[in-house]
Amino acid sequence: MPELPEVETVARGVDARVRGDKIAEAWFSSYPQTFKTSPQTQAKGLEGRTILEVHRTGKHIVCELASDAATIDAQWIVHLGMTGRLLVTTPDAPLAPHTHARLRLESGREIRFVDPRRFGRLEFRKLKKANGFEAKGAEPLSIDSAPFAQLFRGRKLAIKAALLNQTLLSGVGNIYADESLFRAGIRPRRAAGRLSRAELEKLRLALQAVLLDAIRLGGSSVSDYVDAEGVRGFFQLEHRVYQRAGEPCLVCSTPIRRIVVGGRSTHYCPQCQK
DNA sequence: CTACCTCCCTGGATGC
DNA sequence: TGCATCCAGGGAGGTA
Repeated sequence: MPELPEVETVARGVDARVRGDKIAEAWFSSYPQTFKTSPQTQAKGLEGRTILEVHRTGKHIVCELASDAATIDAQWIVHLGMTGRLLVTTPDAPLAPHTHARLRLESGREIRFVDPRRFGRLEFRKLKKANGFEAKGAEPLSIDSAPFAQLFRGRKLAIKAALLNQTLLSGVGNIYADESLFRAGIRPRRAAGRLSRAELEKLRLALQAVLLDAIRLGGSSVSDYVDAEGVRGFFQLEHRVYQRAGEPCLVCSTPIRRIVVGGRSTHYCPQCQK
């Protein structure tokens, strides 16, 4: 399940392979739930445009596009959802099942969007009066101490649920919420607004550290996540609580507990997290 | 506005 | 072995 580190890894990989390349032809499957803009509109907008840059915002991959000059006039926004993959391949590479988009590039490469569960979203956005894509929440990697604390002030919901709320922070998903709460020693069910300033700062630093560690290792390959080349990440080997229910805590050997918070499976150490 | 609920999807795991 | 059922989970959209 792609979260910030996985999306960052994919965006970097795609950027390195297609930056400056021109989209010769775009093909889309006919599953409407995959698309915010219609397949026809997307294909028409993409064809003939050059990819100036690919980067990550929250959990979204943003491709900056230009018609002719080096001026961005459109964006292709990709959200990987649960099982989405954005791959750069050769045109003759075998077509994976559930391939929903193929962008043939002038260099001969091809960008492919594959998404079995179809929770992913693709959007084409022309930048005229419309602004460029902006995440709804704050960027976890760069948010400072005071604004981070402000996000949770007065909130009664569980800190785990607050971390997952994309309108507060953009990019944190189930894995890194659990892992950062473990590193910060905070129980996932604590009311967000009841955490002390010191605890919130510990959480912010833990979150940023765990995200950077994960980016360094190419993300976590649970489910079927792979990077732009189809290579798996390695951060799943570093998970201390996520999907380790019943296994001993790596710090104190207490069995890791699994509960449900905000409708999501949640893992924590009852001894280390208060 | 906040907090919570349901739904969308498929494939891997589980149950009989 | 085979078939049916369960369930994960990000985010949109709806409701109290």
